[in-house]
Order: sequence, then structure tokens, then C-alpha cells
Amino acid sequence: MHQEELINILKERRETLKVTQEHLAELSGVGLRTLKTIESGKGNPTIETLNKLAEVLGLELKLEIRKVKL
Amino acid sequence: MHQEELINILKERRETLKVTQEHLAELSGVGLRTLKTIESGKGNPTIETLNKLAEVLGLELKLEIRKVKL
DNA sequence: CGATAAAGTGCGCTTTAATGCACCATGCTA
DNA sequence: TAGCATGGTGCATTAAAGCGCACTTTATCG
Repeated sequence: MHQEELINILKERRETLKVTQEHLAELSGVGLRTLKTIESGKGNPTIETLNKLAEVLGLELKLEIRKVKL
Repeated sequence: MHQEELINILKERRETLKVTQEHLAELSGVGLRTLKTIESGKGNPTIETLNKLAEVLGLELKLEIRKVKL
């Protein structure tokens, strides 16, 4: 998944859970400014930051062997 | 997956494919110094960097809904 | 329309990821 | 053991991530 795709999943998941950026920032320990930047597609977050956000949202970052397209 | 786990998968995958750090750095466009730092567990890479490496290694970065443990 | 909530942006600061270069450490093999 | 390949580290630089604060924009709803 490319960055944009990952960010979209993150954003959609947050919206599904009806959590505001502000609340997610608090829960995850990521700065609000940082979260805003990421969600607006202007960032290149580190693994650590992405993981903090993912954890709160019940998401999991995985690294798997790419499946071959049929 | 936590950072350490992700890094391990990356490293093991590289070794399985019998690619040197130097070669992977060239193929992925990531600096050799950067790759060394990451693999030795001292880094906190950005998504972009991780993606570059994953792509060359036939790996894929995913963000999925966490499955509940039974 | 006016108020309110949520998201996006400009400015500025601090920390650190990314990088190259040179060198050290380790392990293998002729 | 000398040489070579591979991986790890110290040092320094540059660009960018992370962050707070304040303000703007957008969306919603009485």
C-alpha cells in the first residue's frame, strides 16, 4: 500500500469511529498538528507515529510478502 | 506489529533473498547509511523509506483492522 | 443568517530522519 | 594469517518530522 492509501485507511477508520482529530491526538499521544498534517496528505509520518495512531483506532500495521496478482 | 517486528521481517526477507545491504540500498534508492541504521535497530524510518525497501523485497506494507485474539 | 464544531494552514522552533564518508568489527576462505 | 566481503558506528550536514499556537476555512444546524 502506498502512503496515500495508508493515510486514507487511517482517516476513514477515524471517521467510522466518529472520533475527532483532537480526540485521536489526545488518545494516541500524537500532536494535533502532526495528525492534521498527516491526514491532509502533507506528511510522511514515521513508523512510530503511524503505529500510535493505528493502535488507538484498532488498526494494525503489517509487513507481508506481496501476493501475486492472478 | 511493532517497529522491531517490522524491521525484523525486513531484515530476514533481505537475507532470505541473499541481497546485501549495499545492493538493497542501490535497488531501493535508500541511502546505505539509512538502511544500516534501520536494520541495526536504531532508526524510526518514515513510511516512504519503509515502502521503498519493502517494494524491492517483494513485501507490502498494510494497515488492517486488528483481528481479535481468541 | 449566525453560532458552533471540526478540519486545514501559516509561522516558528526543536528534534531527528536521511545521507555521505571514513573507519572499525566480524566472519569467511584461500 | 592476510585479504575480502559485509555489516555496524562516529561525525557532520541538510531537510523534514513533530509540535504548539493562533487564525482561516468549511460544514452543519438552530
